[in-house]
Amino acid sequence: MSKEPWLDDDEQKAWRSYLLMNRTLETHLERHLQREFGLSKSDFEILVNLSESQSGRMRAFELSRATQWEKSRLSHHLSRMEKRGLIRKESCEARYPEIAITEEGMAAIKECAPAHAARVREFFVDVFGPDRLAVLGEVSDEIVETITAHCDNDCPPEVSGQS
Amino acid sequence: MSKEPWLDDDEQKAWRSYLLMNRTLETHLERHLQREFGLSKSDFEILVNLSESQSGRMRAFELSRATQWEKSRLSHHLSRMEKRGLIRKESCEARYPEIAITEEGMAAIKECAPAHAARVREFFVDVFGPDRLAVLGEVSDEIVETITAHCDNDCPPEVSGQS
DNA sequence: TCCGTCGGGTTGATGTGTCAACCCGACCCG
DNA sequence: CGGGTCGGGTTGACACATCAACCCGACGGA
Repeated sequence: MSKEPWLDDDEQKAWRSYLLMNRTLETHLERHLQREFGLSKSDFEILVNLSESQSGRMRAFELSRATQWEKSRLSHHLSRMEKRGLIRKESCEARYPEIAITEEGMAAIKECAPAHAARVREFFVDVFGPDRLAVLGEVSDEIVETITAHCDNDCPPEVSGQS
Repeated sequence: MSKEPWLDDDEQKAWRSYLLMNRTLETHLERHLQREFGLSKSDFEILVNLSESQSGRMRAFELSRATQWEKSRLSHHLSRMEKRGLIRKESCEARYPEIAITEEGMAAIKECAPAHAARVREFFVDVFGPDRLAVLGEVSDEIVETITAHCDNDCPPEVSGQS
């Protein structure tokens, strides 16, 4: 609370280890996804969400909620993915178009998912082991709660003072 | 080894919690750095490294090793930072220029570092607490080792076959 | 009815990261 | 001397993320 802002040596060391691990892992996973299947992490995320909805189609704002992306990022990325044939924007009769995964998109994710899962297992899950992994899961949830509670919705949407 | 590649429910849950935590934390930290001080995470990283070297000057490839960035990313980013007056490329008599932090760059990092450290403490260090944090540090190091051992230097540098 | 504003979505400009190609001096081997 | 090739560094093209601005239909007063 009233502590100094600075981190002591142990804290600093753990924090930096974490940062390095993070970067190393992300880089590694993304590289392989890209090199072996031509998919970026972002592509993968979208395709996972679409393929997990049994209809294979979602509204853009659902995807936005699911991925936590900003709407403009999503819009741009969906356009690119449509150009590449991974998804389709279907202007159904309702007001807004639905985003549907294509055959090609489905094939892509079905092909790369096992390899991706295997890497996550090898380099993350198995190194943690069940006990430490469970702890990490808990702490992660706590951190997310802490942050979202802190700036409940006053960080993102430009809060200048009240009223 | 011979296990299924897939993650079971607990593993999946922990992994996704971790991913979410990660994104939330990164976004939060970076947003504040950007909004309050006009620095990106990348700017910050460079300035931290430069300011921690007592001479305030480093060769580009030292920075590259310290940050783990690809050289072209570094080159691009240093150019942009120079344009903004945060650093200077000094063509000394030696073969390659040295990267020096400017007064302005020094002022910027001195100003934002305490706030940044305070956030890391509040949302990460203090939520973990000393014990869990120590564990995380250990696991992180193990993961980095595992990955770097796995593709010792055969992932990055395009190894087609041996010799 | 008119106006404000809100939610879902697109667009364009700009900043950032990645990849591949290149430059150049140093070094090695022939 | 002539040619590899290696390390440090730059460049250009392209993919991607972010921000602010905008479009438009729906809703809610007054």
